[in-house]
Amino acid sequence: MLKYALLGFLNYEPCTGYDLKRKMDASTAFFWRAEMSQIYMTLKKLETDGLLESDLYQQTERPDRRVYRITGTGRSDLRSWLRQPTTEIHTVKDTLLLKLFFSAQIDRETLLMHLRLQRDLHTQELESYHEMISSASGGTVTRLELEHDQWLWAATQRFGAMYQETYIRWLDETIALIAERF
Amino acid sequence: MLKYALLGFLNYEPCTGYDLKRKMDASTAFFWRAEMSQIYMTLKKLETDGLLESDLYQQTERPDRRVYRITGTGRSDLRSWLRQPTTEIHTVKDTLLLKLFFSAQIDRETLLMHLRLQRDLHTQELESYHEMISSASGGTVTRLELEHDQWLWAATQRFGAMYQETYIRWLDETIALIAERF
DNA sequence: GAATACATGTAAAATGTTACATGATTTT
DNA sequence: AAAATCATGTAACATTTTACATGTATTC
Repeated sequence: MLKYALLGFLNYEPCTGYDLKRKMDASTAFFWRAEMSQIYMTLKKLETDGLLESDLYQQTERPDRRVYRITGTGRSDLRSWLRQPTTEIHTVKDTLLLKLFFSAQIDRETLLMHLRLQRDLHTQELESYHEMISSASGGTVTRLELEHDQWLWAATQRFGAMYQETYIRWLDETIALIAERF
Repeated sequence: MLKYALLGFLNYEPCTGYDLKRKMDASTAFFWRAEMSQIYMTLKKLETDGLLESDLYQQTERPDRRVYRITGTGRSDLRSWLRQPTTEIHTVKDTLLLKLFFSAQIDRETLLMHLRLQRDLHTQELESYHEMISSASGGTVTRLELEHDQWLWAATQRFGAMYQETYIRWLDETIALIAERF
């Protein structure tokens, strides 16, 4: 699926692996992230499969850059994926919830500490979303300033914020209940 | 991490791989699920590592059952994991959001169709949570009727419901906005 | 007659993470 | 002096999914 994230970005403009990592971290990170190494491997595979092509640009002061661009085949693969409806619900894998589920034997104070830590982490995350939203009008997101693109991008941001708010609300309720009645 | 889900259940009572799959589907499925094949492989590995032991019970009319039970080492491994705070936020990987992010070139009607399908799926999911909550007092969840266990179990259920409600709310808002202004 | 429940597994492929390796330039 | 930015990759490992393989008994 990382495949389509990469094709999606390359559909706007040619990029290096490094560029793609930065773009993902600055935009899709809430709902799709990947490590550098995985990005480089996937790009190579997509080139082998004929969905991408690349050129190597030599640099003297920095390491050489390999710039990938999408091919016609890549474009039509992306477009057919975009047209296909998503028939499954995304699968959540949440360590905190798993831990909480089995935490009956853990003492109340430790449990509360764990939940408060998560509250901090989610609050930080929410703040970073707000920062991204306000800095979005800046220059980082190079060619996403086209109408529809920006519009949909904002919709995914809204989801991220709503999700974090819900998580924090649930943590607050759960912390309060445990503090009172556990 | 599936490791701890399995140890967590086996900490209550010995089970077969098949039992564990059913238990997970009926309780942790919102935040942790696994395929049968993965469960069998992981159980085998945990036995090799000395965290579990098993006995084979022969049956005539059904396939033989391999019943796993947790060892002392397994118990202390589980407990030390439970005591450790969760220092990361769980990573979301959501295909719908990824697709939406790149859907500027897709026509409005197709987009709306995709979002409405997801709305149906999430509504179904939410309903299945409500059913689980009401059937929880029944006999399926064998020994989870202990006070604290049940309490924490309910907390994770509440999260599941809140999450689905938020998702549906976001879908409704996004559908409305696209229908009006896209 | 078909589907579901019971019951276990192997093999291959796909996906993802962590660690390692290199090395100049710029910022703190 | 240390850390971050730019820039690319390999190798090992861990995790997860999908497909295959088998076979009875019960329920719809």
